[in-house]
Amino acid sequence: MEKISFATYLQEKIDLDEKTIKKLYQKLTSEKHLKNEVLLKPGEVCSHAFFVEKGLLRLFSIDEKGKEHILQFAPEGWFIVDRSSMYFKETSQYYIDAIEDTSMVYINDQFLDFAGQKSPEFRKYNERLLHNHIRHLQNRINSLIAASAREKYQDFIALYPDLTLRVPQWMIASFLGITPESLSRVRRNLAKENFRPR
Amino acid sequence: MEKISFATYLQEKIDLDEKTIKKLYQKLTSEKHLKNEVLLKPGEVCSHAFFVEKGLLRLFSIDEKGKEHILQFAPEGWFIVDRSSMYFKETSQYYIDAIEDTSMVYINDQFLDFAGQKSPEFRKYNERLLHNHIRHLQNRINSLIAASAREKYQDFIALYPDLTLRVPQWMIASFLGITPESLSRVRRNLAKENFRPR
DNA sequence: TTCATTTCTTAACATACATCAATGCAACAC
DNA sequence: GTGTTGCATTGATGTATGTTAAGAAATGAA
Repeated sequence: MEKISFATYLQEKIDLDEKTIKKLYQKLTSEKHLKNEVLLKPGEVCSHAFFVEKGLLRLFSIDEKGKEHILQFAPEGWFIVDRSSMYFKETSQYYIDAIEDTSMVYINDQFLDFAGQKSPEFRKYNERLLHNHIRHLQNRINSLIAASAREKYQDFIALYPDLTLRVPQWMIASFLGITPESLSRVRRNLAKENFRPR
Repeated sequence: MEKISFATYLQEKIDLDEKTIKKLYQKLTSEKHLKNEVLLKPGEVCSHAFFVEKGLLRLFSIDEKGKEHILQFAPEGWFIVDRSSMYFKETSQYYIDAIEDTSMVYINDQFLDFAGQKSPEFRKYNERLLHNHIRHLQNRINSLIAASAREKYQDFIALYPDLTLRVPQWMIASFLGITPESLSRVRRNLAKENFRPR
């Protein structure tokens, strides 16, 4: 996957002039983290949103039995954050960590306020992101309560076609709320049905 | 349940002065709908958010097999809306209807713009509502991928203690993503375990 | 390379949940 | 009253998914 710089992203999505972008950029820090590094832990307040320029992050929880449950993946061009923790300044119940070596832009509250004041377009875009987030979450809930394991997997492929190749299957299973073994069976059945002898 | 007027609600939550509230109120219409009336159908753009003053609404989908899946309940003091349809002006995939006779306040885009301009407090509160919505959806997803039917039901009771009495069990099952029969068995087991002979 | 570790698959078995069908019960209409 | 309708419960049975365990394949480290 190719790197997506935050500056380019802002230009494309919000159509800001270079001067404004430079002004905003001075407030930002970009950092690299290695695979398996943890950026947020339960008990901490989520102080930053992360914009992924290159690499892959995930947001997940761990239950009493020690099992991981993945709420979101964030490949290039995505934001990841525990929004309610960041907004309400509550301690998070979730983890964020790096699935691959990842370079990301750190975005905090002050930046959002600052950028919102400097640029109404930025503020609007932020509002748009919020609504987009809600759309995703709502569709996901609908899939989780309405669909079989097989349909959930098909929904996943439709949503993140490239991730299928980048993340281990047990993580996809963890995202779907099923076991890796079940996912393996689902895949075998799909493959069987899609096989067409000549 | 007691009626919660939108005016009282605004006063409590946002601390607006009476003059501002009156100004806002002129733009609003309050309506009554009977049980089973449909307020939003798939294919329509969701043009209003509804604030429930008295009664109970629900947001749900119907799958290819004709089964209903409930995404949200809205009793007194709650908002209900397909936010992404309303914001992006896309046709909705969902239904909204009345589970009980309900009186509600209709809130549209123009009102939100207008109120946001007149009152920064209102704008901030609206932003807060968005984040609260995201928190709910995220926690729900975590429950759906991490918990058993029994735990999901317990989560439901903790979240909506009063609804347990007001809505038929098959709707709770539909909200949890399980069948009414399964829910009945979950309840029997819980009752069995909580019984303590003297 | 070699060895260890992780991931994926498969199978046998267990269990949770779904399906189908019947019953009882309360609310309501007539 | 009687019949109807909608809802909850129960049992018998089926199926999807979970669990456990093992081995194969891929990956990574030394």
